[in-house]
Amino acid sequence: MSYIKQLQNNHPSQNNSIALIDCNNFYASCERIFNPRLIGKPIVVLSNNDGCIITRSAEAKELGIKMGEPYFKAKKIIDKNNVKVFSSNYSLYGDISQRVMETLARFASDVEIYSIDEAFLGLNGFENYELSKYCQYIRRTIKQWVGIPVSIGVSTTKTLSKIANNLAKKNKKYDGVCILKSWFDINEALKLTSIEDVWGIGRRLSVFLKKYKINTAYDFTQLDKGWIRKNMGVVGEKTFLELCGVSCIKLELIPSDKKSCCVSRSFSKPVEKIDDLEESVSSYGTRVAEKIREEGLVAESMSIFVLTNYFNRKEKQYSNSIKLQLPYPTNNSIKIVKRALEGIKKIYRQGYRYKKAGVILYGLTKAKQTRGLLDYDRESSDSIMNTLDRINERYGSSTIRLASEGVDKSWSMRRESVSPCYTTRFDDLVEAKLSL
DNA sequence: TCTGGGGTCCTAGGACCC
DNA sequence: TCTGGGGTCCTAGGACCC
Repeated sequence: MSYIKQLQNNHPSQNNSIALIDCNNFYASCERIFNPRLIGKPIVVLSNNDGCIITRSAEAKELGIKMGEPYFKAKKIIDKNNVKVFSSNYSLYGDISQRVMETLARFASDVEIYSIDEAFLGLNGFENYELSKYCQYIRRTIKQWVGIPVSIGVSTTKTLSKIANNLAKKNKKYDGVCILKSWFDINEALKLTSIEDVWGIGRRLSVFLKKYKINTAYDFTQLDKGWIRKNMGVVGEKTFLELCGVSCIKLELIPSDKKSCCVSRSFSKPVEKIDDLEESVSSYGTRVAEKIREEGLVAESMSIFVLTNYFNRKEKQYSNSIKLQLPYPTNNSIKIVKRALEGIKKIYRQGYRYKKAGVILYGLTKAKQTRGLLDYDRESSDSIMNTLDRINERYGSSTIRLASEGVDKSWSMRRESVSPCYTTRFDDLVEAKLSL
């Protein structure tokens, strides 16, 4: 008898209810709030550097535009069908996300913000009928208050509520809310779900599983637990148990502190000179230090990396990274950039066309908890950084910056079709109104 | 011409120790 | 001739997520 059958026999009913709320085509929906004429029209949103398509409205999906497709490859369909294109505007999306999450928090005490457009809610204590009505109420409220359409999937484990959510999105009959609580409904849903659509089964594992004729989530639940453990490790085993209704991944109600923090960008055009790489690494180092200061963290060590364009097979390739220890845990931009510049000199090789560089900080800890003997200048460092941050917040980022960041930044990323920051920048809003 | 960015967790294997 | 073995810790790289 398969493991799932045993479980189903032993536990005929389960009361745990986890809801996954997922914003539909989130970035595209954000753009539509401020541009309602685009409702019903095809939209795509591009990744940084206007490289790939990372969000498509339903209409754009229907045109056959693929997720993750390079913009230049899809340009033909886009132009022909008059698809509206946006560069990504993360300050706008982040702000809308916050409004969605604040609204959600009114509906449950247990909320885990999982990503910019998803949250898990603990919804125990509802009868199924009431649960469905409650979820519809959540949907209506988010639409009314924030203007974002969402889908809701509810089941007994996180992995199953992901599956419920997918069904709610795909199948109109659910009207945006799919609840999977009975074993019958769960099994039917598992049969309808391709193995590659299971949360935790990525590209490589789905190819591996398909070799064994495991094509659906249901097929996967019929496997032997020991075989999964042996071939797919503890992660595979957790996914298996979750699909069988055994909750292994708990709600994380308190967001944990970051362990690493990275800033990296592709260049708008290939970079060859070390001067330009130094400028970029200075900018990324500054930005990443700013980011950890916002969260009250300090870093123990860091690494920097560079790479050439691996899509371009004709050119010779080079990639390298170097790990650098900081003298003591710090979030001081000047110290971090100084280290980064030492690193770039070591890994730079002449004669390559570089595509991307980045700075990563590791060993992050709360600034308050780390105070060593060596950082005798902590007070003055903190007060300089604090002043810097306040000026840049007030007068715009990079108002005060390190000389090593450069001035014209010819390498900096492309962002040709960006919408105004309607909710976070006053001058953008004025500009948007004038252009109407 | 043009192919994103930022995270987490797990694991295999090397270094080191007794 | 014959060259231990087991435990722990660390790290780089891989796989996954959105």
